[in-house]
Amino acid sequence: MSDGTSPRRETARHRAKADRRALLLAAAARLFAQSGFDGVSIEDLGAAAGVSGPAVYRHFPSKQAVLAALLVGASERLAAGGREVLEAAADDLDALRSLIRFHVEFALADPDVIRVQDRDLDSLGPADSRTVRALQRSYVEEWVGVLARLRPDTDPAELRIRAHATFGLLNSTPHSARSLPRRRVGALLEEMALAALLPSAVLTPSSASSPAPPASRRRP
Amino acid sequence: MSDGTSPRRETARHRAKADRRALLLAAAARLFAQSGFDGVSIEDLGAAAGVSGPAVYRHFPSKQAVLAALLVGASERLAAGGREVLEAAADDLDALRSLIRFHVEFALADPDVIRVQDRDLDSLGPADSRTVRALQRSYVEEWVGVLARLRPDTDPAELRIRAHATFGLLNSTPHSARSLPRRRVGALLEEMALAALLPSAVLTPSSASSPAPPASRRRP
DNA sequence: TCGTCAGGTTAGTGTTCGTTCACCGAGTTG
DNA sequence: CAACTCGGTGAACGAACACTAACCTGACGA
Repeated sequence: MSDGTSPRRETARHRAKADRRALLLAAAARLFAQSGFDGVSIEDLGAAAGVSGPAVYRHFPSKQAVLAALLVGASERLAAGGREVLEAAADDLDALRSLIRFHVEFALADPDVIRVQDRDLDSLGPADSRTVRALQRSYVEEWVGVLARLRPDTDPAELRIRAHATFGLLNSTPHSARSLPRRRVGALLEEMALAALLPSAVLTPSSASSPAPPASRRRP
Repeated sequence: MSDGTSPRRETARHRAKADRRALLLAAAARLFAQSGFDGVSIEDLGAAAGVSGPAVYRHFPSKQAVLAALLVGASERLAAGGREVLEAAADDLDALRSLIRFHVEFALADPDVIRVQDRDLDSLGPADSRTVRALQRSYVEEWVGVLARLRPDTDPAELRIRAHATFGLLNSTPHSARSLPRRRVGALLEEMALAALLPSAVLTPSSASSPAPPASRRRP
């Protein structure tokens, strides 16, 4: 079957439409983060993208659909990124470090989306809400899986709470002041997250890039 | 001058009014946490407290004022609690542990207020917003002060970010599932917060209740 | 006991806002 | 080049909702 989202021939109209759509989504991220979903009118949203009011309905069927596109997109990027990171990791400790680094990078690059995600998720319709929650769950389960192999004696329910708490820690980027350079904030958050997730005992024996012990390798 | 908030004589009417007001605030915490400030109508709010609609205006001058009472109250309890904890602490490490324990207790007891606080703070008017932010700032500065004495070589700006990140960690309670008993979740969060805030070196030398070294004591 | 008043009710009132309608002009297509 | 598609516009509609008005009633104070 043909893909309705990508036209057969590239024309100026299509490019313009795609650009406007992207502009709308970017404006939505900024405005929703600043004032909340209910605090932004369709008029505001259109104006921020250089058009006025009802033109938004040429790109999205409803205001909710704008939010849905934003949040489903973000959750998909997170879940996909998590999967890729896991496939590229050498061992479980490396996988955890990479997950943390990836998440920090995301949170620092897109603090607006982070904020919208945990403030306005309940403004989605039931179907979109289910989609986003499913993607989020699969992302969390990747973290929990890695943690479970690194700490096989720990109750998975506890690991799930640890993962959620770590997301809270890393997602503090929208709140924390811009008083330090991005790079340092990133390093700081990575260190805190690792310390919060693993007892220092797991770190110290082979903190360098020496090969990890077999018990810590991913199962085949 | 007389205090307008407390009547000279205790009568049934006064008790009834105070009860209704408390009921309204409790309902507001629950409803605002569930649906957001803009997602709750005055009608909903009144109904949840057993009255209908405009009766709310006999207790609060506006819908915003309900939110303000909720958030100012919470910030005051947090700031005051932090101050008390600091005064009772034996040394700086004990102070930090107590701050963490206090905050965890608050976050577990009132997850609704936590959620409202960081979702709907921007729905306050400018004056109330300033009040809440000032109280929050004083609370954060207590944390930063303790941390600065425990880690005198660390940039205060970094410590401030560490504190905010820790609040994000501890305030994850509204998101984390109720799959574990309160007590265990609390212990878990305390351990994570401490690990995230201090290098393990500071903990290991005197982790028991032995008297702290002079360098770690509060300055006179 | 009786006038007053606080706290409740129902019925507006004005506004904001999401969404739809009818129309227009330019880019695309056959 | 003619027909048409499509993204844009301003005007209008209808619902939701914060807040006000007018009125009622029972507890309180003298």
